[in-house]
Order: sequence, then C-alpha cells, then structure tokens
Amino acid sequence: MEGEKTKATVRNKEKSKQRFLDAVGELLLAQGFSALKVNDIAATAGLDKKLIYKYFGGKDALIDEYIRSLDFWSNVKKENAPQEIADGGREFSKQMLLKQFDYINTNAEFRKIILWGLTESREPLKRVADEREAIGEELLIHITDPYFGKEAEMYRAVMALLISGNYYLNMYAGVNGKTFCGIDMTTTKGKEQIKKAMAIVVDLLYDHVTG
Amino acid sequence: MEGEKTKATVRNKEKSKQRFLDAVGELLLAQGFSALKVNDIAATAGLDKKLIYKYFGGKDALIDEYIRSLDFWSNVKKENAPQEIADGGREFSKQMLLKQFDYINTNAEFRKIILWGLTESREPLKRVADEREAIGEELLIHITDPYFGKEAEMYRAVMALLISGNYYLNMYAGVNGKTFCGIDMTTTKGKEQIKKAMAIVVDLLYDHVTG
DNA sequence: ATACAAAGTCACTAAATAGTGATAATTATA
DNA sequence: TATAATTATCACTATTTAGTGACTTTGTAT
Repeated sequence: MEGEKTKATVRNKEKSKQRFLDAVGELLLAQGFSALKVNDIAATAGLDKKLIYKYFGGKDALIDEYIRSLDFWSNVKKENAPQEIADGGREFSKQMLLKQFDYINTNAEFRKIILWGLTESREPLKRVADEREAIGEELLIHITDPYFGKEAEMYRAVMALLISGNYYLNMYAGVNGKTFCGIDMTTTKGKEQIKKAMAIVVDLLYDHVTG
Repeated sequence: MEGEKTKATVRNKEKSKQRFLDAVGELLLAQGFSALKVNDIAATAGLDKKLIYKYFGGKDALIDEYIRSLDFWSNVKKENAPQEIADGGREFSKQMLLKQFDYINTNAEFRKIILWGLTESREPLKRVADEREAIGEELLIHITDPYFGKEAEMYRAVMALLISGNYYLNMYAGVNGKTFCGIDMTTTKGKEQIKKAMAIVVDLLYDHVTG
C-alpha cells in the first residue's frame, strides 16, 4: 500500500481521529468504498489501526462517522428560503438544476456517496437521501406545488427525472463509457448540452401550465 | 455459506460451465457484485472451485464471460427498424421510454449490471454501454435528428436525461430511500407518475419544435 | 523526578479468500 | 473389460483482512 503519511508529530486524540476520517475520504475518492480496509485506512492516516477500534469502536463505526461528517446540503439550505418568487419558481428551478449539475460534476466525493447509496443500505447514507428529500420538499411544497396545482405531481416527477438524470450522467462519465445518447459527458460541450436541456424542459413545463 | 445446489448427476463440461455462469447470476442478484467470491460461486454451482480455473481461467474470466453472456438489447433491436414513422418519432420515443421503464423496473439483473457499470471499469461492462449507444444511434440518426434539425442535440440531451433518470430512479428505489422529490418509487402510483412525466416531456418537446 | 494516564505501536491470532497439486471417480473407447 | 481421457474432488498453501493483548512512548500533575 502506498500513500502513507508522515507520522503525527504530537499526540492528540482529536487530531488523530480527524486523520482517520480524512483517510477514509481520501481512500474513498481514490479507490471507492470497496477499498475501505482498516489496514489501508490506518496506513493512509499514518497511525496504528488499533486506534480505530479504540476511538471509533471499529471500521464500520469510523466509516459511518465519516459519512455523517459530510454536509452536502448546507449551502443549499441558505439559498432556499429567501428570494422573490414571482414566477412560480421558474427561475429558481432552473438555477437550482444548473447549480446542482456543477456541484455534482465538480464534487467527486458527492458522486461517490450517491453511488454508494445505490449500492449499500447504511444508516448514514439513508440520512443523506432523507436530507435531500427534506430540502427538496421546501421548494416543492411552498413554491411549485401551489403554482402547478393539480399538475404538481407531474412537475415533481419531471424534476425527479431531471435531478436523478443529473446524478446518473455525472456518475456515468468516464467509467465504462463517455457518451450517453451521443452526448459526450466528458466534454464541456456535452455538459452544456445537458444543462441547456434541463433549462428548456423547465421552461416548457412552465409555459405548458401558463398557456 | 448457504445456497449450495444438489450435486451434478452427470459429468458434463458444458453443463458445468453453465452452472458456474448461472451461479454468478444468482449471487449477483442476491448479494451484488461485491459478493462474487470463488468459494461462494463454486458452492452455489454445487461444483468444486478448481473447475473455475480449469474451465474459465479464473474468477475474473468467469465473471467476464457471465456479463458477455447477457443480452439486454436483443429484443430492442427487433422493434427498431420497422414501424411507420410519420410523426418524427414522437410515439416511438414515448413507447421506447415506457417500455424501457418497465424493463428496468422488472429486470433486477439489468439494474445490477447498470449499477456495476457505474462502479467498476471492466471490458464487458463497457460493451453493454457501447451496445446501448449503438442501438440508440439508430433511432436518433434516422428518425429524430432529421426531424429536430438544429434542435437535434437538445432532443438528444433531453432523452439522455430521461433515460438516465429512468435508470437512476429504478436503482434508487428501496435501497436507502423510497421517495425522490416526494415520488414514492416503490409504489405503482409513483412509477406511473414517472412514466406519465416522461411522455409529457416528449410531447412538449415535439410540440415545441412543431409549433 | 516520578508516577500516572493517555496516546500510540507491535506482534500476534483468527477468519476469509484465492489459488493449486495430487488424486479419485466417471465416461468413452479400443 | 481394460485403459485412456475427462470430469470432479480434496486437502493443502498463500495472501489478505479484521481484530486484539501486551507493550512502549509521551505529556502532565504532583
């Protein structure tokens, strides 16, 4: 195993705990969740694996704490409540999708967690999904549900498709293929096409219920 | 390990090879690709693991052959060429999406392979992705590209979002969450909402370029 | 300085997993 | 029915991984 860190200079339990948590993140990014072995985590942290059992209780407890330490939605929460919504959430929806695209596209850790969440049932992974739902409900209940009225569920379903498509396409890019429906997800052009498409679909939906 | 099969009554290399391939599929469905261990595969097949090395060359070669043995797209190919296309592919697009939804939703093996393809780089998994692209190109190049003209790339991007959203939502259901944007993917109602939404988006796209 | 607790290391056990050499059981065939 | 070839098993080695008991090192309060 490569990637061992220089030895801790000072003895500090909290710092060491953090080094283990960081090591989990580093390995997750570099090799995926199936590569999270106690020996490797300890080597990456530059500490003895015994401490993982001492400080966290075990490998799984450490991994769970790592996932819980992540906070993907805090920035979204801030932007949520305010803003003038005079258009039924049209612009907000579009910007949310575009921002989310960039976030997923540039945040490899987020992508790994989302993928992990499709693979394994684990309480902290469920929490990530639950939080996304809770935050989404804010927008949906207060802004788009009232606006779309009896078409509200249709709007929700389209958003579910766009967001989850967003997730998938960004996870897909570069693993076993580059193009999806001919769109090359590894290029800026391809990414712009997807973003443009999301905005168009939102506009069409709003125009649909307006007209 | 449970799941051992009754011993083969006759000695037959081809039958035994098939038993190993079937065992891989069985384990993949029951426990996911990370649970594909030689010992378990052999136990499930009811044969000695030595034969895996003798007949296939090793675990990975067996797994690769299993993936190559799958054919998810053969049925799609048949339906592809024919049909009267007088509407620019509008009805065809909708039906393709709806059929694909049902296929993914009822075919757990397909879902596992798609998920695997997001997780691991592996030649036969790449082939599955490439085949999907090749088949999709048929529809796109001959029917929708000409119809949508300079909006063709936009249409492709929307289809990419719908299909990949389709993938994601069906993989998501029931692992770490049930709802996505409030749509409960474990219920018939939720599934119908997604299907309806896909059809609406397609119609809006066609109306958009028509009107 | 020394004694104590906390932080950290090391060498080990145990279990799981991949892979193989020797051999037995079966089948085909001369 | 002998025997050669094939199919299959078994018992073993080697490696990887998780986990632990005994120990050493370091910081700190007396």
